Amino acid sequence: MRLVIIEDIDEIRNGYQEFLSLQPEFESVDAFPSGEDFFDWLAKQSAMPGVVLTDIGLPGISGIDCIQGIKRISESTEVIMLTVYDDSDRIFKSLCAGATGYILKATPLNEIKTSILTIASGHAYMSPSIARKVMTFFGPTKKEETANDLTNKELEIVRGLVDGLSYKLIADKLNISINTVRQHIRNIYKKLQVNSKGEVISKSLKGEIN
Amino acid sequence: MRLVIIEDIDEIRNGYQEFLSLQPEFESVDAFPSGEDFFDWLAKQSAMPGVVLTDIGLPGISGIDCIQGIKRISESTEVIMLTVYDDSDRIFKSLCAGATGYILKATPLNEIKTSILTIASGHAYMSPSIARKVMTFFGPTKKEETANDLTNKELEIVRGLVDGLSYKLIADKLNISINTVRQHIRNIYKKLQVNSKGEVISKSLKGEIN
DNA sequence: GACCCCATCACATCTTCATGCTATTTCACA
DNA sequence: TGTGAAATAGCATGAAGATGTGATGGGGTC
Repeated sequence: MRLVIIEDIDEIRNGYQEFLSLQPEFESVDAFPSGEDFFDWLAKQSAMPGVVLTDIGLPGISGIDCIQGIKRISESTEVIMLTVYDDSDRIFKSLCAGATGYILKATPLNEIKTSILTIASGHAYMSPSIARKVMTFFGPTKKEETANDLTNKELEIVRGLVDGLSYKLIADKLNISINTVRQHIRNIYKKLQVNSKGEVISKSLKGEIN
Repeated sequence: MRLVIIEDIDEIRNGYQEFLSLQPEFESVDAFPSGEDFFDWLAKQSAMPGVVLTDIGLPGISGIDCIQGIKRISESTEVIMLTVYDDSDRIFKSLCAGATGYILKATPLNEIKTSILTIASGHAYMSPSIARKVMTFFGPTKKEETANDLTNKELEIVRGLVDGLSYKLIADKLNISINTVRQHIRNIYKKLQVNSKGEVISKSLKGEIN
């Protein structure tokens, strides 16, 4: 597995390269002080690296620009963002651009190694504080916002419909009569102002329910 | 570290509990067949478990409901979703509710152990296929990837279905016979491996068409 | 020209759904 | 203790959908 590091601060870059190139898991470890240097080098290569570890706050081409450039060339190359910041904005932009990992520079070297291997195997990996931010980004979404006034049973029925189940199957699943399912669906239709299964599924998947 | 498993299928639950309770890393491993049983038990406990592993498709209180209940009581308890499905909808809802991990039931036991330990240390952990879905959720939405082989006419029909139109209305809209609409829909069902309008709408809105 | 895919249409049959009406039980709350 | 909302259930009827079988014509390709 071939690894690339892009980091403008000499000490950090050299530290990483020294440590990581000693690891037997990595075939090669190339390091660059800027996105420009990296892409110049890349143009002369025949194969893409497996994982790119890049600083987010690079001078010139930013780390986020790097992700996009890399992803445009090779979808399968994984990108890990390295940063001293843990602000939501950069995290979100990085994820949007296609980064699969996000770790703080304060992270110990052997954990960084672990993160690289994890991500190379297709998993997502984030520093604890980052993971929390990402999760709370979608986070406990205040539901009062869109609040429909569907009851719990009605919501269960909606779930069944979204899963493509027939009245009969929903009835079996919830252990109630098919007539009761009908009754609930009638109420759902009235509350949502629709009159077909399809519309309920649409509304549900568009997030217009709850 | 105290662990809880919530899973309705006896064999799976027992398998997990047997394996995990043999691991020295876990102080205790309690297992329950339903969210109700878990919360009953929890009410009598003095401390929250560190990690809860829960099935997403539980009868009664769903796995997603469990997350919300748990998080309301204790923010620091991590929740891992266990599932046979890898559809975007459930993943997204789980993440919204506060789950930090998401693994498929097909995952080997020792990887499940790894995931628990990873998550206990505050990291996010997801099965490869899940991680990919989450990332591409924000991600650079390339459409060529998922390429179904629906024809243009078939796609027009799908759009009609998603809009909640009946066969008749679709026929009118596209200026073709209702029998033709039927024929197209038959072909769509075969290509998508489904057999109801609802499933087509689901797939379409989940981005699994095109 | 033979072949295949797409689009078009028909008809028959069985299942599922939508909707109108009615009714009982349970449970919270006033 | 009565009121109301929610969940339960039944029956009936017409509309919509799912599925099998079959057919015609236009565009490509080998």
